[in-house]
Amino acid sequence: MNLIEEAKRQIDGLIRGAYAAAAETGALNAGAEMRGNVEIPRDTANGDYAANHAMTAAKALRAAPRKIAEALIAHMDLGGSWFDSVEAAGPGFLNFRLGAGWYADVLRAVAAEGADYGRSDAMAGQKIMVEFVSANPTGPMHMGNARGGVLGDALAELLSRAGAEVWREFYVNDAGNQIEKFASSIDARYAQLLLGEDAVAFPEDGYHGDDIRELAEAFRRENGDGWLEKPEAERHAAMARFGLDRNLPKMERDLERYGIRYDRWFLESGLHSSGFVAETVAKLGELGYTYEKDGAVWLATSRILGGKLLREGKKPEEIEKLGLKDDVLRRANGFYTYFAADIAYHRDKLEVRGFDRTIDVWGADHHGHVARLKGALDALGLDGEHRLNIVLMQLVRLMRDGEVVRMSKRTGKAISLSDLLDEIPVDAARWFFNARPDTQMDFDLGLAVRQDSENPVYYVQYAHARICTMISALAEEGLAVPAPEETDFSLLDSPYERELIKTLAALPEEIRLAARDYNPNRISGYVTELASRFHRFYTECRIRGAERPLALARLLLADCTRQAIENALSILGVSAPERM
RNA sequence: GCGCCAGUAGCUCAGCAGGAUAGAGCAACUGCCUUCUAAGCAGUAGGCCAGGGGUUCGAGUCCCUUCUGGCGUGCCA
Repeated sequence: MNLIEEAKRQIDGLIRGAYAAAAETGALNAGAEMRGNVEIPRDTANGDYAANHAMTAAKALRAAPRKIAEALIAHMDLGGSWFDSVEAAGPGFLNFRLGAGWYADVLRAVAAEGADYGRSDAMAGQKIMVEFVSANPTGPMHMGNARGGVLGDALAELLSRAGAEVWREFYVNDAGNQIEKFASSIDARYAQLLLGEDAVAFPEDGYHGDDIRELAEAFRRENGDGWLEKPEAERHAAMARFGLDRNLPKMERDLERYGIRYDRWFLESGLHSSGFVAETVAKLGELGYTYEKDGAVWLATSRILGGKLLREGKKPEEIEKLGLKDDVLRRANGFYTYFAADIAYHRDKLEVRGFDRTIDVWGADHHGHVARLKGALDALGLDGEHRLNIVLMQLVRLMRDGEVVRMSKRTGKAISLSDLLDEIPVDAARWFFNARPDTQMDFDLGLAVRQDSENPVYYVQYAHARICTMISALAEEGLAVPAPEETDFSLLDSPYERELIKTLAALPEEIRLAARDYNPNRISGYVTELASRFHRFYTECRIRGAERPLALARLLLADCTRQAIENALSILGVSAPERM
């Protein structure tokens, strides 16, 4: 249950009721609409909730905000509400103070919902795909993939807790140009093994990583020395197959180790072999959005996007300045581009499989692709503008001892995701990469390795462990966590207890907002705050030695906190240890 | 050139659809363990929210502009 949202709604109702009463007695002019925001003030001196209705209504009522606030209060009946008092303050805020009943209801809700506390139906009925990582299967995953994995997984979990039906997918680029590059790279290393390093030139744009050498060696070990005799096409097909069969399970294992599992690994090659890419390009043609030039098939991207901008009110000369370009869908050599396959893939998501939305987590270096993919989907009548949501994450810059480590796959010097997990705990990595996607980040490996008590993740985990050991220690002394109906919640009336309970109440709302904003980072901030409130409560409000009814009420509060920390951490994929 | 993202304490970052005196962690300094885990708590110090205009009762938050940084602008993916 979202007790913050409901409290706000209640306040809104109280104010509207008060206005109706005030208008009736003539204390305020009639006919205005009472609307405003209800917020939680930073400083509780300004109440537990503050409403600005009197200020926003000032103009319509032709009265001073402060006067309106006072008239509203004079006509307000708090009976039956969660609130004990209301007062006018500052420029005309209405400040409400919660009564004991609300605090009790929060703890009852947490206790009743347990591991489900925080879930809501805010996004019920929505079928959403989250596609993330989707790294090229031609080599090890890098830091950008590490970040994308964390963000995508946390985002998916968040949407699920907000009530959406969520599907996690990894799009495997097992077709196209880079697979050919992959094969010819293995081929060149294979030939070098047989003929010597110097006898065979390595392709300029090939993959230079050591993993390619290893694949070539393994291929030779398993398939023998005779492959140079075979036709190149056959050789390359076998080598690509071999490489993918080795790389994909490894990626799956690495991600699994990271706590990430997918509902499906979707193969790009299937879109080609089924003819869906060709059919999609043909459909765009029927709709009049393609043309042929220089032997290639082009999508009229500039016309699609330009038309849209024009409808949005942009001036032709401004659009002209953007220098919009068309895109090739099918190359002169007959192969479809990655872009064509991507359009087909997203058509499959939205049209064939019927997802209401797809959220793609991409590296920021792909941002140039966003508008044209949305445009292509618009052209197909799939409303890409709203149904395709792209979360762009700025790339991670890997540092070591203050120096930038290049991540290029081609140099082969990149630190892979599995290397990273060898060096730092999964919990720390997941916490760290959960930062806002739109900020660039420097990941200093030396610092990360050293992360101990400096890392906030330990601060939060410690709070959880502290509660767990405390509960078991007290249980041995005959103080077990009580049932809510046996608990006198009104005893929890210190500021420490009440602040903690208010923070507990915020979890469903935090999840709703984090899901709305696609910002899992919000949850890290929340759970840090929760841990902080708990540590303070722990210090100030002892359980052992308190009167038994108070001790029991505090114990229940501690247990509810444990549950909320666990629920929040599980969204992030961070463990909640019972001891540290 | 054009486009996208960012610029908040020494460092890493929060700042919730514009709200009251801009926050947290780390680093620095000062206190607090005979009592449920000190991986903790309390306190001190640290800021022209990059600069300049604007919108309004009110701007770190919205608009315009300048500066700085990252990225993009392929018949690559």
